[in-house]
Amino acid sequence: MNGLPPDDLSPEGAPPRDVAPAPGARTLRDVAQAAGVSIGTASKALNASGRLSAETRAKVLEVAKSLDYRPNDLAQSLHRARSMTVGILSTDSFGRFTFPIVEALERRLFDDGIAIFMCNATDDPARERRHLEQLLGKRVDGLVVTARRADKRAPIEPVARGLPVVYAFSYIDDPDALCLLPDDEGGARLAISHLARLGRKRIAHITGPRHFEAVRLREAGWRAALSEAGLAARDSDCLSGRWSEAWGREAVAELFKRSRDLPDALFCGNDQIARGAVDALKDIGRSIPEDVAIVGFDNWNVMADATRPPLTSVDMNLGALGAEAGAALLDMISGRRLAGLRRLPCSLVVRASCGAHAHAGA
Amino acid sequence: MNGLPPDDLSPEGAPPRDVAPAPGARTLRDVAQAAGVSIGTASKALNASGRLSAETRAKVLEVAKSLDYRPNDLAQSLHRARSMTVGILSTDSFGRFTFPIVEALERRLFDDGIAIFMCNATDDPARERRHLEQLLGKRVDGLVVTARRADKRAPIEPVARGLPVVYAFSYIDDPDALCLLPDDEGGARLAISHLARLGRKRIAHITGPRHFEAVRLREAGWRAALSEAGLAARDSDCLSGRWSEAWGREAVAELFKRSRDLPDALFCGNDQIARGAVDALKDIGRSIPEDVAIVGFDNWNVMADATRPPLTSVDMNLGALGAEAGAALLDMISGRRLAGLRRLPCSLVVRASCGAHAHAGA
DNA sequence: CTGAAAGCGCTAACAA
DNA sequence: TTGTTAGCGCTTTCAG
Repeated sequence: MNGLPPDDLSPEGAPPRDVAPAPGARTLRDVAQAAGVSIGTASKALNASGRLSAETRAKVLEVAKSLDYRPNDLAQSLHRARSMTVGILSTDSFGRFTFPIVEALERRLFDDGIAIFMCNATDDPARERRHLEQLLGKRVDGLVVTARRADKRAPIEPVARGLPVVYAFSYIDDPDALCLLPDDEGGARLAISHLARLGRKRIAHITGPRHFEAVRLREAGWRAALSEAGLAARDSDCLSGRWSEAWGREAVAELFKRSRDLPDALFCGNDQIARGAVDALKDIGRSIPEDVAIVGFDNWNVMADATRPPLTSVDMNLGALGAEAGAALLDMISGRRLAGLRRLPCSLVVRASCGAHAHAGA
Repeated sequence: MNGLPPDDLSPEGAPPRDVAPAPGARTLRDVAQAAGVSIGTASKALNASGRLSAETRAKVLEVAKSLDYRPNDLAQSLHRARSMTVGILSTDSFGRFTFPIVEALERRLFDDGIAIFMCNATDDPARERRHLEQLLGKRVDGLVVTARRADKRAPIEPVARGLPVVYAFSYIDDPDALCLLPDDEGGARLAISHLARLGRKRIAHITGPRHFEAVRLREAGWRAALSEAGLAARDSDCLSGRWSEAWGREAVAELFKRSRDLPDALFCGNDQIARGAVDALKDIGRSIPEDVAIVGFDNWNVMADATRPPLTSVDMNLGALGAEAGAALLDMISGRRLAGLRRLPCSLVVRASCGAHAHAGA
C-alpha cells in the first residue's frame, strides 16, 4: 500500500514471496523471520540451549521443519573450533586390508557425528603433501594414516602441529605417536599352538618377503610357539618368498622333495600361499588334513572358503582395529594425549583344513 | 610506554607477542597485521586478484609463508557458495567393485581441488538418510551414489533438491538421473566373439543368479554374439547359479556328464566361477585350453593370475567409470544438466586360458 | 593501488 | 523470556 518493500511476511502460513525456492538452502534468518522471532531466539530453539518458552520453541521448530531448514555446518564449524570432520590418508590405495579398517572407522566416527574425508596418495609423497594441505585447509579435527601392509612409514609432515593423528595398520618411529597394529606374532602363535594341540609334530612355515615386518613377526611367533610346544623350529622349515599362490606351490615342491622329515602341517603367511600349498599337495597326492594340516593368515573369505578343504586362517580383526582407531582419535580430539605402539589381538578362524573336528575328540 | 595495549607490532620481523603459537592456525588478520597492510589487501595478494603493486604482493606472500598461514576453507566456502567437497554414498560397503571406482573418482576430483566424504550405509535406509542429512549439512557440492552390483536402487531422497547426483555402478528409474554402468552385454560379446574367432564352436555360459541385471545382460550378449558368429545358443548351455567357485565346479559337472555335444569353450559370469570351472575340468581330465577354452568376467587379478592357466577375462574398466563419474559430476556442478543411463565399454584381457596364442596363427 | 566495511550463516554473551 | 550485537575468517564491492 504505502511503498513498503514486498518482503514483509503475510501473517498466514502462505509462502512469503514467490522467489524460486530451489537454489540455496534456507538460512536461520528465514526461519526466524517466518516464525516471527529474532534470529538469536531461533538459534536457541534449534539448539535447545538457553531458556525459552515452550511455545516459542515449538513454533520455531515447526517453522524450521516446514521450511526444510538445515543448519549450515560450515558456519557452525567456523564458530565453534570444530569442523566435525577427520581425514583418512592412505599411502597405498585402499585395498583388501585397509578397507575393513576404514569401514569400521567410518562407522565409529559417524556415530559421533563426524564425517570422514578419504584421501589416497598411492605412494606419492607430493600427492600426500597436497592432500594434507587440503585437509588442513578444511580444518579437520584429526587424521588417520594407513598404509599397505603395516609397514613403517615416514611421519606425517610436522606441518600438522598439534593435530591428533592415529596411525592405523602403519607405524612410525616416534614414540609420541599412536600406532595401532595387529599382533602378528600372537596370530602366528595361535596358529601353531592350535596345530600342536591337534598333535602335529613337524610344522613348517611358508611365508612372504622378509622385508615385511609382519613376515618377521609371524616367523618369530612360529618359532616361539613351537618351542613352547616342545617342538623344534628348523630353519630349513621356514621358507620365505612372494605373497602368491604360485609361491605356495613352489614352496611345497621344495619342502616335499625331501625323502624324510616331511612336515605334517603348514603354517602359511597368507591365504593365497596357503591355497597354493593346498593345490600343490593335492597334486603330489597328499591329502588334507589327514597327511598335512594347513593354516593360513588373513582370513580372506573368498580365498579361505573356496579352498578345498576350506582354510583355517588367522584373522587380524581389522574391523576392530579400525573401530579402535576411531575411538582413540575421538579421545585425542577431546584432549587426551595418547601415544605408543599398540598391537591388537588376532583370532583363529577354524575351518576344515587342519582337521580340527577329526582330531578334536582324540 | 603510555598504556598502549601490548598488541601492537614491533616493526622488525620479530614475533610480535609471546602467545603460544601452537593452537589455532594463523588467520588472514595475522598476516595482514604482520605485513603492515589491510586485511583486504592481504586477501587480494593471496588470491592474486585485484590490482596490487608487486612489492606489496611479494611482502604479503612472504609474511604468509613465514607465518605458515593456511586459508580457512570453511570460511571461504561460507562466502563463495561452494564447499569444494562432494559425498560418496555407498549402499553396500565398499568392496571389490566399488573400490576401483571410488579410487578413480577421488583422483579425478582431487585434481580439481575437491575433497570427498566417504559414507557407507550398508543397506540400511535409516543410516543412509542420516548420512545424507550430514552431507547436506556440510553443503557438499554434489553426490555420487554407488551400490553393490550395478543393481537398481531407490532414488536418493528428494530432499536433495537441485543437488547434482551421479549414480555410478548403480541406477534408478528416473530418466532425469545420470547413471553410469558398465556395458555388460558388450563385455559378453567381446568374450564370445573372441572365442568364436579362435574357432570354438560350442560355447556354454555358466553364470550367476538371474536376479542380477548384469547376469541377464551378459546372457543376452552371449546369445547375440553367438548368433552373429553363426553359432547356436542352446538354453541347456546356459547355467545360472551362485557367484562362487563351488558353483563353477558344479556347473561343469553338470555340463560334462553329457555323452555328446560337449562344450569346447566356457564363458563364465565371473572369475570365481571360471576358476571353479577350471579346477573341475582338470579333475575330469580335460585340458585347458586345448579341450576347453575359458573366459571369465571381472578381471580380478588375484583370481585371474592364480588360475592355472591364467584366466582370460572381461574387464569392466571400473577405474574409467569412476573417472567418468567424477568428470560428469564436475560438469553438473558447473551447471550443466546431464541425464540418462550410459553404459561404458568393457574390454577383454587375454591370458592363457583360451589359447589365444596357440590358435591365433591358425 | 590500497583501505574500510558489509556480509556469508551461525553462536554466545550481554542487554532489555 | 527474548532481542541485540559482536564476532568466527574470509571475499568483495566501493571509496579514498
